[in-house]
Amino acid sequence: MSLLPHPATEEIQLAEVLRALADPVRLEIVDRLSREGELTCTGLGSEVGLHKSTMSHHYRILRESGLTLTRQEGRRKFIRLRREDLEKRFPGLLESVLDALERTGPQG
Amino acid sequence: MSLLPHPATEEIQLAEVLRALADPVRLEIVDRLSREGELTCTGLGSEVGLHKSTMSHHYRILRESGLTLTRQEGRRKFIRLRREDLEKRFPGLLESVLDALERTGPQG
DNA sequence: CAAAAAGTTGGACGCTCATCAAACTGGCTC
DNA sequence: GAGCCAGTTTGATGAGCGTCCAACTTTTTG
Repeated sequence: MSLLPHPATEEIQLAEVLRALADPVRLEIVDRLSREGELTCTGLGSEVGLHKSTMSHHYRILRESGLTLTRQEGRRKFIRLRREDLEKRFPGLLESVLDALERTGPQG
Repeated sequence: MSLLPHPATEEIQLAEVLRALADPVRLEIVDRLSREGELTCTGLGSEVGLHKSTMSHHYRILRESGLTLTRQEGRRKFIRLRREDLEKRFPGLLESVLDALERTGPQG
């Protein structure tokens, strides 16, 4: 039940994925999603300390790049990584980023 | 032969590498370097069609991020990818990007 | 020594982007 | 239905970035 626009797996663009990953806030979002699985917007925003509209902006970039999938349930939206889709489209790419995040953390 | 400032392998930062890759011009530079090996600045700039100072700007971002190594020889500078260093620091990351570039090209 | 060749640097311009605040939308609850 | 809840959208602001041009440095060549 996803009302929001997501790119199909074959339509995911490398440059857009890399651009979406090239921001420390979004890297931290991706890091948390990889460790904690599916999260709501408020669940994600609670530890970041930015305005909710700023977070919404980042969710959109992540979603439109193809990195995340957003599912609506009631008035909440659950966000998760599209790990399988990205593995099909760009094998090893997301997983190596997640591995790098585990090694050095979002700031390293 | 004074060497330019390059980060040590352990000092390469994930966010900086991703930011360096998040530009279509730099992605094309990385693509050409991966297919043709070591190239000079003019060799790289010949097919891109941007001003040489603009290219110089991109070379610096790539070098300072840790993606490339620049070696001076006479009045020319040779640029190549730091594939082994990056493999040590972030296993699979650069190689998966290069693989993605081979599949879809710098614009896909 | 003068001129060319290969890049770099600094300034300027326009555009994008991250951020916040306020208003808005759709869904739930009392 | 009134009011709250979870996010989004719009507008404004300030910082950063990609690009070009001109001037500069360094190295090679005539």
